[in-house]
Amino acid sequence: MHGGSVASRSADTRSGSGSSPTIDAVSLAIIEQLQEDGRRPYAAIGKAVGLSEAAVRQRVQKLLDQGVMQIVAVTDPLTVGFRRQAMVGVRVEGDLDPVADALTAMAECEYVVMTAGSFDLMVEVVCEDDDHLLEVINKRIRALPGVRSTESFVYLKLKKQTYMWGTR
Amino acid sequence: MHGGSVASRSADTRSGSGSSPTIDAVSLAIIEQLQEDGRRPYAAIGKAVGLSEAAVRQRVQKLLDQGVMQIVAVTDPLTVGFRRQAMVGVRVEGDLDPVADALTAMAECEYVVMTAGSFDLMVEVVCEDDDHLLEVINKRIRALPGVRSTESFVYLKLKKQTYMWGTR
DNA sequence: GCTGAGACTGCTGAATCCGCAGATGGCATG
DNA sequence: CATGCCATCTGCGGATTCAGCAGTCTCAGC
Repeated sequence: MHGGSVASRSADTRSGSGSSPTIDAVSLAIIEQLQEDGRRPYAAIGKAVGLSEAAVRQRVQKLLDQGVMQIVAVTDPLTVGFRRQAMVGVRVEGDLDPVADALTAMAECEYVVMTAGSFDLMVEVVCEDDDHLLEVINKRIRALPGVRSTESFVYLKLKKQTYMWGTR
Repeated sequence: MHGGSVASRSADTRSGSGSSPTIDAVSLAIIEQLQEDGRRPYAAIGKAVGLSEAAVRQRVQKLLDQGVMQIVAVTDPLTVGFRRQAMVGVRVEGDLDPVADALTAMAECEYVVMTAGSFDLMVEVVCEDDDHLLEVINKRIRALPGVRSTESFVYLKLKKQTYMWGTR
């Protein structure tokens, strides 16, 4: 018989979150495997999700190309040393997009998200030291047109950092 | 000649961020490589940082064992579908640690950090849907002893997510 | 019913991973 | 100052894994 095509086609009835790529259940299972270990061999993943090694490789490549996932090393910058980190809440007047795009363009901003609540944007900033952090927040972020106010939360200690939403 | 021992020993004068593992410049360079591509072959990394393939492998293994870094697939849960996500700021009275530990123990909390500012803790929560999110915030987090108040920021759109502090 | 696109399998050669000596330098001890 | 121990690096060979390429099958559209 043919194999996995049954699962790959029949299962994508759900997952309709609204936006683009449409991930089916098998790809989700592959992502879960790679959330546990980003270097897990394709053959092992294939065995776990019921697919051939080549099929897993094709799917992973596609997920990477589409930007649905990325396989990377993550660290706690504070542990790695000599760096200041902060979460910055930003209040904006008018359109959010230009401000969000400007923040996205800054190398020091590792994480930019639009939110509902008393902040319009939340930004995680990674800096070399206090001077650098001050400059980014005070001179660069607060200077952006449309930014009404900001509030900073300097990181003291990272307690948890996982990517395991798949496995639970 | 012997090789990398010069760099590996002589360089760890800095990086004294305070805590334990002490990462030298070569390991930092390895991490940078893996931040760009978590599946990059050891030989390629070795060529980039000036080490043999076996040495890179040993160092990577050690960094993983020590918990300094992890190699994983990361996604935008909102893109992957059917999930609600929020940043929650938490105000605590008394000792932070027990509260932080309790949050860390929750599967829905992917990211827990102690901060200075008007919140004592910032927590990123990933949930299945609105009901789930409500339950986690209202019934579980706010019910923890020591939690004085919380403020939630529901994610509308993730604009940027990188792990490239090394490369800039 | 035919055709094109998409996805999976199986295969083969090349590249990569993995474990294991052996060697070298730093460091503490005598 | 000599010696032994520990940590790290190198080099190598075998097993595993990766990467590309037909060929097959299903589904959707005409």
